[in-house]
Parts: sequence; C-alpha cells; structure tokens
Amino acid sequence: MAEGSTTTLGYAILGLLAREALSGYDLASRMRARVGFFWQARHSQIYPELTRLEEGGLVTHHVVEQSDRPDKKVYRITDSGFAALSEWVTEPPPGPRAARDELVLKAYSLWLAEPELAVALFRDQEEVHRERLLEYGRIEGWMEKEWGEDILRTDSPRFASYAALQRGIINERGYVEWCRWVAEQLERGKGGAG
Amino acid sequence: MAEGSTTTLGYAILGLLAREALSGYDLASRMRARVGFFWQARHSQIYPELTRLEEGGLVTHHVVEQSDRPDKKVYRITDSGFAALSEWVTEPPPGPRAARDELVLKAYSLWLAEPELAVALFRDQEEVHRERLLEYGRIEGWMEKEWGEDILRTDSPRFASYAALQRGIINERGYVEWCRWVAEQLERGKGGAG
DNA sequence: TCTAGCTATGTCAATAGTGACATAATCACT
DNA sequence: AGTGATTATGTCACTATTGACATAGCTAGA
Repeated sequence: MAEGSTTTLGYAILGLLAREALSGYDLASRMRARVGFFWQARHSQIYPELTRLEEGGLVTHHVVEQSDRPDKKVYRITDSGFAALSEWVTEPPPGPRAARDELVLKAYSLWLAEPELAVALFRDQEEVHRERLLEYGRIEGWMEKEWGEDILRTDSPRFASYAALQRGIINERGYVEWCRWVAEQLERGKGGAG
Repeated sequence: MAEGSTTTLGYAILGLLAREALSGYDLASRMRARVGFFWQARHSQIYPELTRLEEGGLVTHHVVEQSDRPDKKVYRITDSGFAALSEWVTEPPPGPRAARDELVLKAYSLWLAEPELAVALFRDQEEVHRERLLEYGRIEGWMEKEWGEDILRTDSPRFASYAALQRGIINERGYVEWCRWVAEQLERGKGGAG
C-alpha cells in the first residue's frame, strides 16, 4: 500500500488527473498524444497502475454509464494524490543517467555502414524529426493564440504544458540539426578525409 | 540460437567489441563512460548478454591469465558479429516513441510546486547539464587535437565516436537553454502573468 | 445481417533493466 | 595479519515495459 508514494508512471498519471478526471482509456490516449513526447505507456500498464494508485489512496473512481458507448470508470485524484504529486515535482531526478537513444547508438557504429544506406537513414530521420518539430510548432502556435498570457502564469497548468512543449521543440530542433550534420559528413566523405 | 541477431544491448556491446577486444568488466566501464551518455548497462546485464551473444556465434572469448590481478575473459567479435552489426546500423529505428525524461514530466506538473523549490530544481539541473556540456566540450577538444582529420573520415570509428558525441553536445546545449528558460519564467512569474 | 471500427477494460507471458547479494584474486597500506 | 580498494565474474529477485490475447458494447455503412 505504501500510502502517498508511487512510481514514475504513477506520477505521470497523477499529472494528468490533476488537470481533469479521466478514464483509463482516456489516459492511454493522452499518454500517446499529449504527454507522449516525453513519457509513454500502454493501456496494459495503465490499468494495473490505476488499481495500485487507488489502493494507495491517491485516486478514486466511479462508474459512468453511457448509452452511446460502453460504460467507463472515471478516475479522480484525491487530496492525498495532490500532496504526493506536489512533493515529487520538486525532488531532483535521480542520477546522471542520460536518455537511451538507439539512433546515436547506430551512429557509434556508423563506420561499418554502407555509405548510401547510412545517408538514407539520416536523411530519413532528419525528415521524421523535422515533421515532429513542425507539429510541435503548430501546437505552440495554438497555445499562444488560445491561451494568451496564461502560458506565462507559472501557477497554471497551461504554463506547465507550454514549458514541457518547449523542451520538445528545443530537442527536435537539435535532433534535426544533428541528423543533417551527420548526413552532410557522409555525403561529403565518400571514405576520404577533408 | 537465432544466429545473426540480438537485442539493442547486444548491438551496443558489439559496437564496442568491433573496435577492440574487451572483458565483461571493461565493457561495463565503457558503458558507464564512453557509450554511457546515450546507452547504459550494468554488469549484471552485460555478463548474461555476452553468454547469449556467444551462443549466437556473434562473439567468442578466451581466458587471459594475469599475475597482477584476477584472470579475465576477453571477448572478440566474430565475422558473423560484424555482419550482424553492419546490417543493423542502417536499419531505421522502430516507431516514433521519443525518449523518456523525468524532468520534463515534472515540468508538466510544475504549476503545483512551491515556487522557490521549483526555481532551485531548475537552477540545479541547469548547472548539472552545463557541467556535462563542459565535459563533452573537453572530450571534443581532445578528439580534434589528437585525432585531427580522422574525425571526418566517415569510414573510421573515430568519426563515429565524434558524431555520437556531437549529439550529446547539441542535446546538453538545448537542455541548459531550456532549464534556464524555465527558471527565468518561474523567477519572473511569482504567480502573476507578464 | 454482417462487418469494420472505435470505445472500453482487462490479463498474461516475455523481455529489459535495476539493485542487491555473493565470491574471489591481487595490491597497497597499517 | 588485517583492512580497504580495485579488478573480475556471476546470480537473483524485483520492477518496468512491451506485445499479444481476450472480451464486450455500440455505431455506421454495405
């Protein structure tokens, strides 16, 4: 039970429920779209975690009957859940371990690759991240237009959403830059130096 | 035993063994230092994985007897291992799932935080990433000085190391920028807008 | 009526990763 | 002789995550 504490996934769920009450199904779609660019989870992870959170007293649920679609369990964060989340937010994240990135791992062995295939890979990834950057830019524009000054009101969830999005934008910008640089080196290279 | 394929961790290990023969212990320290900024693994994961790689015929080992310290098993990549690694390198990484980042997750719930504690967290993280950026910059300078033109020879492991490091540098630069921006918003904010 | 698709909730086996435990050789120092 | 650090290899229990399987209600269109 361990009242008042949970896993990182638990805090991700609480972070969403702190804004609005949601079903497991809705949480799963939020995890794909909204929060998905820095934390992901499948419904197979979410449903059991909701049970644990409820056992720990951090969320409660009630069944909502629907006529046009199947009934659902809507989960709501408790005072205890708010308290746990608020405490966790300012605790320093553990260790200096950086993120795992498979493309960088591939780059580390890139000297073994067929040059044409390597260029194709990085041009392709450049495009993937450029698309994602554009998508984030669209969301940013929407937030600025729809939310106005709220995005700078640091005690509002809108600021928090905007801040998280900024990390995504900066990250994708850097990723595009890197992919392009690698591709250019490979194109220029053709095996020889300068 | 599924000849010629392995897990991502397996390719990380092969990527190191493609450059030099190493013991499990040495691999573990490389995983902390060299490759550690984009892929990490404990020795408890590495030793079993080496066994699997050997069963799959991708690596072999021989025992090296040492007088000044305990004996060790030195692992060497096989032709089959080189082939598997070379193929994997240019395969597009799966899915569009971005990296998990706990600090961004915290940012998403930052509206619930004590403002002073939130500023402290992001100033602290800014410093952490600034330090890491400086460290990467030192390594970059060392590579450029020691390796010269080799870092642009795209069929050399030195280029591959340099390219992977570039991702780390760009990433940390962006991370520092973001932390600073968040901290500034929080300091300026004090709960009100603009 | 049948089908496809979306909403909705769950379980389960397998893989990936962490942290603790366990053992042992060797060296430097006290 | 004892202590602590480093090198060296391994196991084990637990947690985290994925992908497949399973079920079912409801709607819209062929």
